[in-house]
Amino acid sequence: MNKIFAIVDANNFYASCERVFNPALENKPIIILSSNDGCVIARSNEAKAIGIKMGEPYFKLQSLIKYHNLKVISSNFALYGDISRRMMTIVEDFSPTCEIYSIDECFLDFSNLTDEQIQSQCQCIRDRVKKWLGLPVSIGIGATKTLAKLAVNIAKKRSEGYYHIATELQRLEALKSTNIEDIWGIGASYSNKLKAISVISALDLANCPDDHIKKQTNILAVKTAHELRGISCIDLVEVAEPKQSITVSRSFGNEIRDYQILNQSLSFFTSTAAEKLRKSGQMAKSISVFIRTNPFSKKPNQYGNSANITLNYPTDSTPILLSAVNTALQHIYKPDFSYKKAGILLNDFCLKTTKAFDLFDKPQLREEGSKLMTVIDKINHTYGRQTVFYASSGTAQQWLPKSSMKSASYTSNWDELILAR
DNA sequence: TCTGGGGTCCTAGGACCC
DNA sequence: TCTGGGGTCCTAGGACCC
Repeated sequence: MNKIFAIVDANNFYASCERVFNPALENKPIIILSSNDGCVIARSNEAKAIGIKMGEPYFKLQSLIKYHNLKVISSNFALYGDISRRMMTIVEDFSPTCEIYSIDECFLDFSNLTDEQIQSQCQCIRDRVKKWLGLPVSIGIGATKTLAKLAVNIAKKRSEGYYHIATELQRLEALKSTNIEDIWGIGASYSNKLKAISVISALDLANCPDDHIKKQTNILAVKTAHELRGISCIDLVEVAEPKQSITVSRSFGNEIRDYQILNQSLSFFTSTAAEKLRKSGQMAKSISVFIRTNPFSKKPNQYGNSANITLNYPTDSTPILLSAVNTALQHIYKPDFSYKKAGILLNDFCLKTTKAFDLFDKPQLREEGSKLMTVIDKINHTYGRQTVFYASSGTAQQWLPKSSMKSASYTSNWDELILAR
């Protein structure tokens, strides 16, 4: 039996999440801004039609916003994450295997279904997600993941909301109508390099000899070409591999010169990262800290630096990581600059169950520390994030990113439940 | 004035060893 | 005058995704 992949993809996901709780936004052009209200990360169809590009800086859009009466919203990731989990729970019921690929996309295995069954599954998924969650989704189906991704782009332009590349003719039509830069896995750089050797469409890429593709790009683009030909190279990943790194970083609302405030922001990032690390059941042996001034500033003398600390033994303990971060910051901080962004990166992971400690390890202390972390995580999980926090994170949070147009935490905070009058 | 955050993978080149 | 070659490992940088 040949494989059949489906991808379920929410339409304009963040914009649609906002509309679920604010129906007045239906049919209106809306854009969602990144952290710090920096640039556009999601657009409704109406905003796309106006010509607003993905990643466009917000400050450059002021006149367009006024002219078209665009609704601007700061991103609310707690809300989107929650809606995402609900969407995946619904979709998972429709396939024995399911790979959550991103916040708004999920691959399913449709391998043993007939055409009729595929059609009815697609209608059912779309209806149920719309009815239970208020979210519009599109579905693409094909013999490979890459073809399914091509199909979902076609689906979004059709009223049925799904499309199956089922026949050879449909495959060739889909490839012909897809530009090289719109293929999953081919970004701006590779598409430019491929255009230079007259590979313009997905069909051109599928017809291009592997060694030509490899010469312009790398082995991954060769795999993509195989997938376009209908040869499946990328399998469903049912169980996600454990993470290899965890980053927490932010651009600050205002530039920061003060060491204490910078350190407070980094303490906050470290606590957040450590919590994620414990949740994944892993420990880190290495932590990096980076700080930098505003890279867009015209002023001379910009500065950015990072420092990496290798710990004596792997840990998931917040205080141990905080102490390393403090040391690292002292190495790279220079008082003559104002900093725009900072972050930390945990690396070099091993599973918590692995016992590889050094000679000077004190298992009893480690055990007590671990209990403390468990209690803190439990309190924060039950009573809300930051109910208990480290003093080094401070209370003023003068570094917080801008987020002036954020919607409420409709699904995760009792005080912000939506009111029905 | 104002430009995101969080991941993964591949590759070239340097360090090191024999 | 004239100074090897090949393997492995690591890392930084670049590419991709959403």
